Amino acid sequence: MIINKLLSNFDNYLPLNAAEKEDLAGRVIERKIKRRQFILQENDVCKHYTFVAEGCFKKFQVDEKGTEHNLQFAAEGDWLMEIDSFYFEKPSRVYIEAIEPSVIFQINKPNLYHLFTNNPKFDRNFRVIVENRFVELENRVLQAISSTAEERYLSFIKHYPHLLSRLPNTQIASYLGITPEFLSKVRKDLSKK
Amino acid sequence: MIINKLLSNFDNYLPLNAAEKEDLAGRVIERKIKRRQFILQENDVCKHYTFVAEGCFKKFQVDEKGTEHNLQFAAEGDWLMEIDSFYFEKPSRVYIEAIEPSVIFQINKPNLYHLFTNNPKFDRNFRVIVENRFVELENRVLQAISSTAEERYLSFIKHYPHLLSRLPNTQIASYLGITPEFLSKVRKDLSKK
DNA sequence: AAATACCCTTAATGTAGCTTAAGGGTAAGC
DNA sequence: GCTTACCCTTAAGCTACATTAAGGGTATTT
Repeated sequence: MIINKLLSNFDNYLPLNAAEKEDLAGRVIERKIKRRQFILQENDVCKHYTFVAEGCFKKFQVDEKGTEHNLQFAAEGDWLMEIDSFYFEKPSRVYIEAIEPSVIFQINKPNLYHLFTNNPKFDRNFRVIVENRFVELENRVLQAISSTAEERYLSFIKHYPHLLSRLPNTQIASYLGITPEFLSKVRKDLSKK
Repeated sequence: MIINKLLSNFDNYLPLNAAEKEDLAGRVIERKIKRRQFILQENDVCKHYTFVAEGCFKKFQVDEKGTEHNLQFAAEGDWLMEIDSFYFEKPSRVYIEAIEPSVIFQINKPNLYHLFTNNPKFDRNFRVIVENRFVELENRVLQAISSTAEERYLSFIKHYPHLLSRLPNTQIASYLGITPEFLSKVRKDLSKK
């Protein structure tokens, strides 16, 4: 059963017992998403936390020139949310789009708050999920202000080896904040070393 | 009383009643910090959430060349924490240093968890504090991968006007990820427009 | 099987931002 | 009130990265 990918995801934090698993399973909805399908578009309000059970997504913003800038990739076992829009019910400034055919589980705010309120274990678990993403973001800010494109690419390879073969380099370049042409040069230079 | 700056800070979220204020006041410690004094150093474990009542701090990382990279400024009314070190009890990779003589309130993990557990209002309030910082970080990542130094400087001026006059440009340049010399050029170019 | 849409690479040229060096200004500490 | 340390600016030369253009390769769609 694919929902076990969600339920056992919490084994990384405080594992759930049978009753808790049942509670959570009853509060999420399963969706199959096609390649290129969006689960969040600009100006919509983000209504769910999303868990990726299968497949891969990109979260990105589009600038006034129409260029996409990737903020995050999320594959199996990762969580996706647009915090600003979800909690403050503001229109989203980002898109979330499937890069591969995917299966996700989504939980809405009333159900999430029910879990927070009625069981401290869920509260703690979801807190850790946000904290982990927080740490990732701080690292990325640091890299952005202190590292070269080559260093950022090497760091990407190291931290996301499972994504390397699944993403076109154009998407990785967008994530790193460089052009595909320059990424191509970086890769060439690295291969010579 | 200076502690009111802390207690009334929650008026921005879910305001505290008298009993809650008393509870919180009993769980924080007040500290006076001198200019240039550190409240967190690399390799120490971060033991507290810190609220800045007066003064100003910078949180930064030092690279292998010894160059500082500013991740955050925090002035009156701001919260400071090193999430990775605080929650996972890992050695910190950042420093937090006072830029001005300051007064802070600090809460340790047992007391914070007590508040989380015994009163959902604290839980919600501290969640929002982290979420706000989270949103700030995502914006900064986006800017880093999609904007020029001039655009980032203009955004800094817009979002942190109260910090502009208090910070030397060297510190702002470090925050923006550029050299002080180049910031000087950016400012000159802007003044011509 | 053909057609279309991506995708990757290379190379020439242009620009944003860094480095080094230097001079003068201003605030902090004694 | 002096001194020292830091800070801001300018400018010349350099490097990292962007832009434009072009050709060939590989999926996906029809």
